[in-house]
Amino acid sequence: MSYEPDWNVLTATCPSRTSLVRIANKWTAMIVIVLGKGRTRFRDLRTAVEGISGKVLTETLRDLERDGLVSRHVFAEVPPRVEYELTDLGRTLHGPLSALGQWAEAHITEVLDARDRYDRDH
Amino acid sequence: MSYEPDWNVLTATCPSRTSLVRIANKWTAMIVIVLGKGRTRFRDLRTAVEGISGKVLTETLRDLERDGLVSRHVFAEVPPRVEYELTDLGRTLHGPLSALGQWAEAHITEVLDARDRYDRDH
DNA sequence: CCGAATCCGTGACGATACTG
DNA sequence: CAGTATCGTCACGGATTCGG
Repeated sequence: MSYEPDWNVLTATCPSRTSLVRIANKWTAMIVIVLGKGRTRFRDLRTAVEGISGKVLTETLRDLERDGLVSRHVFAEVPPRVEYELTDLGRTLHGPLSALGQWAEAHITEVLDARDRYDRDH
Repeated sequence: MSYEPDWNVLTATCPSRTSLVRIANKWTAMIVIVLGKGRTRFRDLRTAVEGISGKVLTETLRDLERDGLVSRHVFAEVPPRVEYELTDLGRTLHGPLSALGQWAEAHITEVLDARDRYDRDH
């Protein structure tokens, strides 16, 4: 009996809900997708995830680090250099999250069509 | 040449980004997970997704309907009855999103341990 | 010059009251 | 029961400043 079936993200007070809230998030998804390619420094991460602000990137990385999904490597250099990479646990999340990104890219034409239809009929 | 490789969720202005923003969302994930079990009326959806407010449930369902992921069925009854179900397109998203929920439930103990370690060391 | 902290506005979200 | 409307709150997110 190694599996614990009592966790349920649909239950408001279940701890697993707090984990879902963190991973079911646009910035988390994009950051994990980029980190899936390998260890990346802060600046490059910020460039790769277009449109994210420095503050939000820092905060999201902190939360991911706290949840054990990302590790942080600081180098005592000038200018400073900080690199991030997925942990073993984080790597198990890369598949599900990149699947989301691929879904969005694969089905965007259908989604755009649906939006046109909805906006025309309402 | 049926695949369009130009879409990229990491690009700020790419339309696929707008779709990712909608699906990489906690409420979307939970609603789609519940709807994966079959057509559900508003009241039951609100009960199943613990903690969601009526306002947010309505708004999220509207957005999902607009994107062609959910269909809405209104019955002319008193009291009113409205049922929601996944479209064919929405069903293709059920796998990826329920995978997220299952990840959260399967790895929550590791996440909780990581949080304890982080909070102790920082 | 890079990474992170600070300040502050906006938007998401919940609660409540009300209508069909 | 299924929304809509209004309002208050608060976290998210962007611009700016600071530190090294």
